[in-house]
Amino acid sequence: MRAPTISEVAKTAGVSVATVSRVVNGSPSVSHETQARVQEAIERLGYQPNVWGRSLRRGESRVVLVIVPNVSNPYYAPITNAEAERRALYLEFLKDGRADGAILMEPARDDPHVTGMARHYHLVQCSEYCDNQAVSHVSVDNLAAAREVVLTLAGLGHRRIGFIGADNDFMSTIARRQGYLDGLRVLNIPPREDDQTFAGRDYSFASGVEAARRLLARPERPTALFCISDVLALGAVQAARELGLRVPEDLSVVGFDDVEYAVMGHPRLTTVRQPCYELGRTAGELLLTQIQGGPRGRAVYLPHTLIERDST
Amino acid sequence: MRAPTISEVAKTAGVSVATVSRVVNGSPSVSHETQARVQEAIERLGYQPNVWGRSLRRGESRVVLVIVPNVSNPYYAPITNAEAERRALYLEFLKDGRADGAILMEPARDDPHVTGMARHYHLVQCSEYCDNQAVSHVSVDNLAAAREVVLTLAGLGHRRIGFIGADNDFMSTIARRQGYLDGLRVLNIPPREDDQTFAGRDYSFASGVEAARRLLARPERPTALFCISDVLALGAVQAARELGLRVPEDLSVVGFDDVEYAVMGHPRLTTVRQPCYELGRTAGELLLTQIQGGPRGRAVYLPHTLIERDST
DNA sequence: ATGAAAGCGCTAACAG
DNA sequence: CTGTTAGCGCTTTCAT
Repeated sequence: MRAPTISEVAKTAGVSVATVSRVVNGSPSVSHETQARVQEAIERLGYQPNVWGRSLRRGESRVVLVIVPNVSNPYYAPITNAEAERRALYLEFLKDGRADGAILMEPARDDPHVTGMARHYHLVQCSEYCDNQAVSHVSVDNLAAAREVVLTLAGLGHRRIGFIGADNDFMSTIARRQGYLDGLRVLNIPPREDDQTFAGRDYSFASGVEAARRLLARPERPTALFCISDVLALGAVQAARELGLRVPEDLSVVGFDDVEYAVMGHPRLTTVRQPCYELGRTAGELLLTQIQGGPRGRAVYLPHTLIERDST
Repeated sequence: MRAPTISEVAKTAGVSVATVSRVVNGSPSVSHETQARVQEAIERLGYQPNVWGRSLRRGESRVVLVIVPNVSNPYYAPITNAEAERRALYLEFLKDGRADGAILMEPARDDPHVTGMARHYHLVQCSEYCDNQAVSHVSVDNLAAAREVVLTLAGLGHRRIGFIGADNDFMSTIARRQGYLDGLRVLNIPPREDDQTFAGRDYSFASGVEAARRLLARPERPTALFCISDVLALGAVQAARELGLRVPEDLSVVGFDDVEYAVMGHPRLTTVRQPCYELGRTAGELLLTQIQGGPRGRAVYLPHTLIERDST
């Protein structure tokens, strides 16, 4: 359970701690044979050098700060952008003690690596989450929100309501689609396969334009579109514009998230607002509670708000 | 120079390290008198407990991770949003050794706290920077970029070119204004006070709309507007729309930064693109070099690109 | 109320 | 090539 130390490795390999240290730091003055024996012990025990001991000794942290005024200013984003694949790397911080816990906003729905880590370390998921109850999470009720969108559109008189999802299996993507279908069911409207389509895995604007084009460039087209993200909705508006359709007169469009630029274009987007600050806060609270010995597999759902603007 | 340790404090106060530790951790079993003496020594020496020693001893890091798929996805921004005032807090990480250096994207142009810290720790500024050469920085040549915008607009036939700045004294704000004036000077166009205005300190969309309204709601108005950020430019487009002006037919608008949603609305924004990734990369390199003993007060300027789209 | 001392995990002389 | 050992700075018994 507890992380193995250098002396345990030393004992296992039958050498001194100094030798282990040499191997770990790639010193050339270690015989091939010893090197191999130590390496094996390291792997068997899953040893990782403790960063505090190392930093304390070396007098350096190997960490640099990047201080940004406001992450929500999109200018700063690409500068600090990290690739998604690095998630695993950052999770290693838990193993070597550089962090006591983690809040994951990564869309890890059925990632065994994550559920596995959740057994040994403190993990909380925010917005996206795994199916099972293995790891605590906070999010809005995506299904209910999507259903509400559909019912609201129906209240506006729409009977042909299209859907633009995304080509991924994130929990939010799945739940919003289910909510869409559920809304239609409540309304006794049979869902049409040809009124549903999927944008790229990354919710890009371009893929949203493309997806909407598929739905709208037909003589018989939906009169309303529910998109699972604001960026896709903006793409749909763009596609409508290209096809000479007016929003909202000829087509209603609804997004999801209420990102800041949902109101910076024309028309201003009708969308589902998530209580972002509260989501983050709650995730933090869940994590801290858990670190202090509290319960692990908790699920918290926070209320959303449908904000009607000019696009419907 | 080097951070004082607990034993230096102990010696100064004439007590044992154990007592200092007790004071630092608020143990009740310390006499008022000793407590005061230790406190004074702590302040005089500017002592801060070393986190490695503490973490090593206590076996906890007091750090939690927040792992986000992509900072440039605006949905995640408000969740992780930190208030600007916390900059000072994070800079403390340098003092107690939790970090070896820092990259600052904060707009600290003449902040004595920053220049002071730069003398003792490794600091690099990115995008925004101080006037003096005390701390290394990377950025684009804001002045040249702004001048290029003005000259390009003039090349399109404009003679009345307005300016929307911001109510702050960030280096970028100042330099872009200078570039604007310089461009007019080159063109032999006398600058008009009433064609220049300033949006809020925070570059908000709403303040951009308001600022543009001031410039445009006059019988005699500019035929082009240079805005020092894309959000302001989007606000200007909105104001133009409200006033029944078509962009670009009746009014050309140019922004700055080329944020991702500059192309997600209509018209797509003409703007100055900054080499964001390279800026970040270079800042990192400068910092690492400096940490390894390299030069301190370096200034690096990276090339920008004027991207002409539909708004001009 | 205070001090002495052990030890957290690691690296780097120094010896051999 | 390998082992012994002295700390890095801190907290925490255990004495006093």
